[in-house]
Amino acid sequence: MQTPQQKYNPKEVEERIQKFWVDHAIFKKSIEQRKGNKPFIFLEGPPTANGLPHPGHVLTRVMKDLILRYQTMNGHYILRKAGWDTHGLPVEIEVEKKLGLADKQAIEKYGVAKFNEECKKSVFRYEHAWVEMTQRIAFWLDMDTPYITLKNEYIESVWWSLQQAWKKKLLYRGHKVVPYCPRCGTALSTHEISQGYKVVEDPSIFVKFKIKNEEGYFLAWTTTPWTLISNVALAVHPTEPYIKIRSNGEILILSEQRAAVLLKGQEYEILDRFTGKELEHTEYEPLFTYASPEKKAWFVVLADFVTMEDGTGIVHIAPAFGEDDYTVGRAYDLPVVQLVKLDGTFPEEVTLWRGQFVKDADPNIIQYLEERGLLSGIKKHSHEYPFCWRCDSPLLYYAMESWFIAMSKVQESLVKNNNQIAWYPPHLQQGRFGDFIRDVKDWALSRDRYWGTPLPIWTCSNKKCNHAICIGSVQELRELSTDFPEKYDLHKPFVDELIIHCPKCNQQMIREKEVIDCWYDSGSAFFAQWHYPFENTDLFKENYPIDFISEALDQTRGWFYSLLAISTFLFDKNPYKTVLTLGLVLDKDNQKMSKSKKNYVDPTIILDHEGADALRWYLISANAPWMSTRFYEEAVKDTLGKFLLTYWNSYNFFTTYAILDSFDATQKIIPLSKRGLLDQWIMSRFHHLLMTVQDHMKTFETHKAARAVENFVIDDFSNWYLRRSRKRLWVEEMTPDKLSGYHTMYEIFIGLSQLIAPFIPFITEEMYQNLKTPGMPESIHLCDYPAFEKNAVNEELEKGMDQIRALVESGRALRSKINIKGRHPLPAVTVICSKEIEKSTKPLVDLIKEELNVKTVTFAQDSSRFMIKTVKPKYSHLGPKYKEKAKHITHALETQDLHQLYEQLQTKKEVVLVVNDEQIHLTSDDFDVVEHEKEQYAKASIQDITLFLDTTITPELEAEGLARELIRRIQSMRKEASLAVEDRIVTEIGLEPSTQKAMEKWKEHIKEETRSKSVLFVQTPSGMLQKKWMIDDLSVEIGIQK
RNA sequence: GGGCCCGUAGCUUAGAUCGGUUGGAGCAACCGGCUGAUAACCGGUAGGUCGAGAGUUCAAAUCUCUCCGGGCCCA
Repeated sequence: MQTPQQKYNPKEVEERIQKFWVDHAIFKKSIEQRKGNKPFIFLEGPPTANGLPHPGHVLTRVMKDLILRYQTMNGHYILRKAGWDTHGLPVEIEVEKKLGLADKQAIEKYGVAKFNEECKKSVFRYEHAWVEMTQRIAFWLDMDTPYITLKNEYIESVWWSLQQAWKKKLLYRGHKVVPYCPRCGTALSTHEISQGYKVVEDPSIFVKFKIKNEEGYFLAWTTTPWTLISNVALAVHPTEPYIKIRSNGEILILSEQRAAVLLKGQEYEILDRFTGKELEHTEYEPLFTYASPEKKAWFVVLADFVTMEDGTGIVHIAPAFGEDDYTVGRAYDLPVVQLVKLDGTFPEEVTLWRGQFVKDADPNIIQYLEERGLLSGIKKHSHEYPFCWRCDSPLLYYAMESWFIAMSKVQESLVKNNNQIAWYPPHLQQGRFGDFIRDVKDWALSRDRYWGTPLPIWTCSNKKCNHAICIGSVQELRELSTDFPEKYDLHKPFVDELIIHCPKCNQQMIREKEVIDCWYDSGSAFFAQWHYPFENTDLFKENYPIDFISEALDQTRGWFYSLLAISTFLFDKNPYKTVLTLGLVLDKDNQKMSKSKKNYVDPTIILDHEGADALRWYLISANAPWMSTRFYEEAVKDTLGKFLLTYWNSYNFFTTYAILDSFDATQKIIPLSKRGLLDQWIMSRFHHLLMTVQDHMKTFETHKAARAVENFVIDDFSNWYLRRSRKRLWVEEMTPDKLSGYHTMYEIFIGLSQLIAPFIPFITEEMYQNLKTPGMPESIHLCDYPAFEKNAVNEELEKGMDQIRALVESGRALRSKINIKGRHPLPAVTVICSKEIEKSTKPLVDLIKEELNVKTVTFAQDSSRFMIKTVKPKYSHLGPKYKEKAKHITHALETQDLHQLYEQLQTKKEVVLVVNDEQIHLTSDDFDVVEHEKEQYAKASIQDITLFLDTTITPELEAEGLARELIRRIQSMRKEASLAVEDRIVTEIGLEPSTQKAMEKWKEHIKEETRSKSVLFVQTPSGMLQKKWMIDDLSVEIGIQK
């Protein structure tokens, strides 16, 4: 055992411990030593190393590590394979920026092979920062053999799963309406469009649609005239009222509510009135006949999304150009008329405006409608409209061809499997996630991009054959291709360049050009990390389903969903048993952190200043894991000061004295039952703590576990146990009590460090390394979790101590109240309590003596000398019994003398009140008895115990008080002279003769307490340090000499 | 626009499942004490329209509804 540093230096300690772990391969050993034990299966949600880690990532990694270390110490075998998510649009965008490529055409021109090569490099651009962060916060993760979604093996597994979907007829080609940039020729993801919204002023027009075979028009409203060319239906709200009116000689149908707004101040005659439902299937004449759809079109449909906020309550429907439109279109089996080319211009068949960019054609279309008398009004309308963040072109909503996985077909299985999962917090299961699952939409799988897992679908180029296949392995692909090389990379463009022959007609096949959604990649991790089913089938089977995953709340519909979706259609099984959803990390003001807002806190700064343990402890203890947590340095600093330093200083205190006394933890171990009550008490508290922590960890209430530990360390251990143990450690010789204290402290430090090693792995390791004895595991992280022992718990002792502490507390408050300082000894306290309580507290009365600085403590049962009894009405009783009268009864009782009521209840057994001329009979059941002290006594009381202080100060006690004053001042001088605890001094004290006489008796005591070789009373004290002091009215000069 | 979560003292929070006497703690503040016990300790003081409003009830931080604010997800 060595004396630790006085000041805790987190950075120094953590770097040293880190090195120790690496040098001794502790992480590896922690896994291997559990081999053969019951596994705890974990799956790492792969981050993308394409950006720097964020405080939110720190939280997820800390929480994962906490749970995994906890489960490891509880004996489980845990593989901790790291993973990297490597595909996707963000990577492409980074590379586009770097290479200065403006759009997809530029990428094609640059060369897909070279482009993807750059993507591959870019993916690990910040890997170093991730690895460093992961190590610094001590997230033990096997980063040497991670799964990586860009690897051929991983892609092959993903292909296999897609082939399963294909075989189950779940893969199909359909349409998806997406925001599309006609200039860049690309669809934009939602996060891309969210940065490009602008408020613009567009023409909004009121268009008349002639009702078929009937006089009159439907009046519809639109801000995108160019979509009218592709109109196929009009939508009304099913339950809102609509009216047919005559206005300016025209017959129009529109929403009643909107008519009131739009035609305000105008005269119109109401001809008829109906609900939207009644209009369903009414046909109208198309505005344009450029399209001749195969399916039935141009009639009224019903849709809930029709709003009464603006427009006419009648919405024109063009399924190719709006998501809502598309959905309604599917419901009514409407044709998808798409009279806009991919470059944003009208095609040949739109003869009037062919070649014009659709937005530019708006004025021409408006003019044309006006000329035909189909326009009833034009207004300017300002609204938010998305623009391309890259080129600033207005985006068009556009129905793009896309491949889908028919999740709607397995909806019931999804719900069933979701119900097997233990969600933390539970509300997500049926709430956000459950709602999503119940209303599941087909998964739009394909992306018309470059850097991703290629869609393994090939279609025969022979239009007559049109045979399509889904490849499920490299082997299959090799067999079908004529030119399959030795070395290959399954990305684009390799797969597109392979020459594949149709198994049916032997013509060449062409791959569908898209790549897949990268959420599918990460959602495949549970099997693809093992390259299942091509290898490791047993590893896969052993590790599925997964016991535990944990990510932040934003993954609910991301990774948590994609895992469940894939696992459901592949195996019809829930992929994970437990999911811990973490809250988001916000800034000091509860705002989302972002670099642009400049409220971003760099975790490395905190790691440098306060250290990983403080950071971890803060994140774990601040809040329930699923609640959002504010993150700022000051908060971590508080944690460091409040908890970690208290813990460290307690350790420092213990080791300092233990070394001084050459304490040997392996020698003369005293059984717990033979130790002092204080020792037995702290052990009992500690074992209670073990139980509490384990209970909270089971439900992931890590903040409650951490707070229980804090309370134990700060309150029970440091502020009470160690403080109360100080005296016995100061004794020179090794008394049994002192030895018993050392053993107890030692055991607590070892046990406590083990208990919180999963929370704060560095500082606990530091202590463990210093305290461990031969034969103990090499690292604290190779230890078993401390086990709760029922024998160690002594409920009665704990209760007694609670009472003692409460007594001491109120005794001190009492002293403060009656203004008699703690250093003045008082002659006596009397403790009034039952025999039973006396039995449990009597062994601990010395604590009262010392803490309250009194000479004697006596027990008595009768408090009547000191006490006065009163009653307090039981409102919980009176309320139900007297209902509305209770208020008046309460009121009446307020004016009564409560002591007299008590007396009355004792003698007459009832109290009669007159309330509103009615007699109310109350019995002792309606009251609680409350005790108060008589004011003339200095009294403190807790529950069943009362304590009375005798406040007489005798001359002897006065002298003793002075002795304490002197000791305190000599001690502070020792400190000032920077003397070591064990240094001996010569003390000279200059006092007035009369005081000096009174002090003679205390000379020995002063000598002992101040580690003085001798204490002399002299006229003028000398020494290396001399000081004049005022003690109340008394002037004293003291000199000390080493 | 829809769904979900959250809102208690300057800050961090307990209490909400199951309504019941005066809503507990810690940090910070202030006053006092103590100190070979540390960024410590002890006593006290002040600080709360429990986000707002309404409802149910003898009784609401707690149950219900509406609204406000913050956040997330989806449009």
